[in-house]
Amino acid sequence: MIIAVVGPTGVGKTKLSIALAKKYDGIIINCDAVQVYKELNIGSAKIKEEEKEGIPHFLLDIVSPNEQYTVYDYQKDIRNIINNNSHKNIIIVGGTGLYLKAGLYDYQFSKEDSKENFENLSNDEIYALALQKDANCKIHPNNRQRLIRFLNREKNCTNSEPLYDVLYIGLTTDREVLYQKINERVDEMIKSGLIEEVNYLDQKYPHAKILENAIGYKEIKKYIQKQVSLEETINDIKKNSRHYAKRQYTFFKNQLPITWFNVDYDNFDHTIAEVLNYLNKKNS
RNA sequence: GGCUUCAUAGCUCAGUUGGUAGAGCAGAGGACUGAAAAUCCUUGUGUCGCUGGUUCAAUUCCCGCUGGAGCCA
Repeated sequence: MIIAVVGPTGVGKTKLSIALAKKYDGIIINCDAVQVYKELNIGSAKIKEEEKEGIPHFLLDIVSPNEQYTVYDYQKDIRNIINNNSHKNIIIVGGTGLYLKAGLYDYQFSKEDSKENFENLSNDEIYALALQKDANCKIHPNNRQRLIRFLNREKNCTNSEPLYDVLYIGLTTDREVLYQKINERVDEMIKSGLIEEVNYLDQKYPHAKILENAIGYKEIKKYIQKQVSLEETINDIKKNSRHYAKRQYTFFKNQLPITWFNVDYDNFDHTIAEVLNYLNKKNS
């Protein structure tokens, strides 16, 4: 059995994943694009060793912050793990929708891609090239990053059939409650030493891209360079986390066949029981 | 107490030489095949502080009131 626990940041996925792994004697595979990096602990809300309760975790802490890890790598890695553990119950947990879909659906990445970055071309010129390549290209002219990717891609695959039989469990709550949870969690991270973590990593890996992309890290890097006040920094982290949560909802709602469960924060056991009840019915 | 100034979208503020108004941010929705915690798109009706006056017409001009800021006593 493969279960995927998804949902926006800060909703409680980690907690549920442990409960399910214990119940089904399963293994856990991380599906979070930042938690694959070693040493990014506080800001990525990574599970602590003592919270794992002895359950094997995969794809967590697997690359150094100054390495580049992409969907392409993730797809290979997760398929290997799934195939090597086919007799076990697998719980995939994380908020990176694309990683999930690329791993579990028949997304195809070719190896011989070029890496032209079209530095000297304007957005419009790049867009024109994309239209030359495929008149039906639907990427927006302003979306430079994705246009460049499109031009470097050998072939364009549009089909996306599932490769595995997966039960998708989505955790959700009222938007207002979620945003409050996110805000509180950011405050907690700061108290737990996020600034120190970023400071340390920034010195150790001054050119690490992940530190410029990951929420919580990029804002504090700016703060360390004294471009902004601490208050503004914290508000930015909260705001970016909220925006991220919203994008996650959009992806999950529209890209994956998810069964959603409302989280009961006063009694999380209720939530666990509801999910288990659903899984039992599905498996009987 | 006197004078000046401000009051417009959830927030910060434009603006209307008088014909009932628009940006940024926030919020909401969406796209997604090698940066995905990334990248990009769509979306703005609100007693224009309250009361009265002038006017065909007032958020805009004038009197007063309320609240904020500043200056002088």
